[in-house]
Amino acid sequence: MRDELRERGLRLTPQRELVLTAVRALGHATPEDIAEYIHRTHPSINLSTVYRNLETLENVGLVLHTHLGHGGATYHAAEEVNHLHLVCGKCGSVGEAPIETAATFVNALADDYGFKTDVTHFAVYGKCTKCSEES
Amino acid sequence: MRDELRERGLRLTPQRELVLTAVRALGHATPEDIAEYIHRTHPSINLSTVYRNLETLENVGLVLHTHLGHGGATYHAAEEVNHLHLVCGKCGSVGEAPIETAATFVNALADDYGFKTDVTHFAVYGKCTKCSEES
DNA sequence: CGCTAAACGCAAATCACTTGCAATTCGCGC
DNA sequence: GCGCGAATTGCAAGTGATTTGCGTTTAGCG
Ligand SMILES: [Mn+2]
Ligand SMILES: [Mn+2]
Ligand SMILES: [Zn+2]
Ligand SMILES: [Zn+2]
Repeated sequence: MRDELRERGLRLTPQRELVLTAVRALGHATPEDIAEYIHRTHPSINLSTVYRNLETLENVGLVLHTHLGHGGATYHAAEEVNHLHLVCGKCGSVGEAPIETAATFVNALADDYGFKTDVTHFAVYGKCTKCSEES
Repeated sequence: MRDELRERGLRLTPQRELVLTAVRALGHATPEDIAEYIHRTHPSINLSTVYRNLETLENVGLVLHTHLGHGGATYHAAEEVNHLHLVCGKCGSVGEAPIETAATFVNALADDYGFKTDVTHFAVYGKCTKCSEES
């Protein structure tokens, strides 16, 4: 981490480290979630510092964000984004599936449109098993 | 339209009709786009009325929204959502592809997870041909 | 025509970030 | 270790998008 940062003239501050730790601990976390988590041990960290560090860490490639719902983004540690998100529009549950599930789809888009798909950035939206049975 | 609404005790107001017309005319439109479009002929319609009617029309099933970028939603006429959106994260361009491109993917999720995918709600995110060549 | 509930316009409020700025602190150089 | 300048922080104010409260208007059924 230190090296990733120094290369670009960036510093490793305690706050920055805390944000990365929180992202790694939480998975699928909103900036607010992350701030709250850090506040438990370090109440003085500011929400704007969380936002700024998420941006920096994302530029450096240590974290990245995905969109799971209608609203804001959630953050992941970069190593850990190795699955699709299956979001149920009815109950809000977030399931996971291996990225390979999308392999033929991704290849089709690459072959037919030259489009290089990142299947993790947006969730896969739909209805989960439970909610399909009910209605 | 009138019938779809009456069934639920809803009214067909001029504003409501204008919103639907605008959505049909524009495709991929933000609430702001829609308000602006209507303002050209009916300057007095309020932005909050546009928001409220988009919600109502979506409940009734006449329009629906999709997420094309990091931010807010864009609205479509329901009949017209018969394609995938290919959003380039670099240049922001929005391409289209037939839904069938995702058929095997959708089937795999249904078979393996009982998950019923709506491939149009979120865009497909990635890098377009042009932007792949450059970098 | 009248009534009443639904819908409207308007202004204020909320939400999710973002930004300006003065004070602090990291990290390289001595 | 010490000093310095640039990067970073905390705080407060500012945005932009969407929502809500409320008094007024109006669609639609008698
Ligand atoms: Mn949505
Ligand atoms: Mn995004
Ligand atoms: Zn569900
Ligand atoms: Zn592009």
